[in-house]
Amino acid sequence: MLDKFANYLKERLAITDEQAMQAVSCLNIKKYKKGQKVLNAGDLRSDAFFVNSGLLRCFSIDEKGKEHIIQFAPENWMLTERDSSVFNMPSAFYIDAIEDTEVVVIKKDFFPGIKNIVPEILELNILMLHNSIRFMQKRINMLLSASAEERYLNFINLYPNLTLRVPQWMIASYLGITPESLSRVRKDLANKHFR
Amino acid sequence: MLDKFANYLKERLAITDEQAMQAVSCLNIKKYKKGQKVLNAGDLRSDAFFVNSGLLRCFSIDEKGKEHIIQFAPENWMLTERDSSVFNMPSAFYIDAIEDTEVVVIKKDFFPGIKNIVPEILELNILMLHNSIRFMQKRINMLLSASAEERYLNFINLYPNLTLRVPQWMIASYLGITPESLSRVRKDLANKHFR
DNA sequence: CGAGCGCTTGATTGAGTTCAAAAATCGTGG
DNA sequence: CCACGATTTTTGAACTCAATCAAGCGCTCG
Repeated sequence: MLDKFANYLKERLAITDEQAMQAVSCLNIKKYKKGQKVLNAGDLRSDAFFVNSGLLRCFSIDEKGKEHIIQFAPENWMLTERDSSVFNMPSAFYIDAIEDTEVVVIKKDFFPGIKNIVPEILELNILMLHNSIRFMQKRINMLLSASAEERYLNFINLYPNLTLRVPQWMIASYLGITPESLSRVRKDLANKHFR
Repeated sequence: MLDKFANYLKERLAITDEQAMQAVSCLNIKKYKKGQKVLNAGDLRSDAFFVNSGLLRCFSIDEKGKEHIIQFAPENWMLTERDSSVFNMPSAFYIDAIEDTEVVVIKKDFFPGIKNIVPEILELNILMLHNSIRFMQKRINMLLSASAEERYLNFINLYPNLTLRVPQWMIASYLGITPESLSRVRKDLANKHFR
């Protein structure tokens, strides 16, 4: 099942099937059951993940035991914990599987290593990183400026398909509000629509 | 005054003085007065900035006219508005100068262009982008989990020198609280230290 | 020197949290 | 396939942290 990642590359780079297959040939697949831990805070691990199918989440746990979701990663997304995989430090965050999930494990030396086969991949990588930053800046802007309701409306616009798959309390955790508050926000929105 | 950026590159890459000077030779310097606009939301502009001296800020303005600071950029920092400079879209944010500031203007084609002179620069760029993401994730985590006081304490630890240079109301805007609240937080902290 | 801006302080308000408990939904084993 | 326990969502009531509104002070800079 490396095809998906090969396709992902082919869609974004002007390369042949052969190049794509050669590029991904050294990679491994890994499967996680719903609820299974992928990475623990404090771990030292050098892999990034491309999600073939399923759904991962990256989150922190604060002193009071509350979880805070940094990022969701559904199929065709990359998920990387930078502290451990780029900077060789203990991971700041946890990663686990929200659904049964299949990932391509991308080792630290993958991108440098295949630049001989597919030189353009470095620039693709740069573009994807810029894109991540762009989205995270928008999220920061949301967290700085928006009310609970605005955050939720923004979320369902941006991730309509996640809204159905992710339990509400996790969406609340991603938005920085309590599950109770999100429940009330949804109730209010429902009322507004019936007048 | 391109030396600073040349030094910046030399500190991070195993290159000669000559290579560094050659790399930066095509770049231009620009100066901004305190308070001057560098980029308006909605602008289409392809440059990134390396700050030689002074201090820039990147911010949004919401429907109620309130400013929200996405990022500060003091000397030796890069500041890039990605919508406009990477994705050719109207800028989502404003940039202006908090102090008199001198920047190196880095055109869109700079990094691709000099990869012939200094091939390692692409990988440096990737590393810096990962680092940005890392910091932004930590910030998101703060905004999701921390009280006004915790945010402020975190800020003065992370940016001790900015604490003195940036007006308080801007720090408040960066932290996602009102100037009044920050004033009270500081008062409380001062009291705690005198017992 | 005075107008404007930034910071402080006080009083009040309000959005969202907390705590508690009921209702709904999910999943798993018999 | 149903039943039961666990988890998730909803609802209610009290509370709290930070926002808002308003006023006063002090500094700077034109």
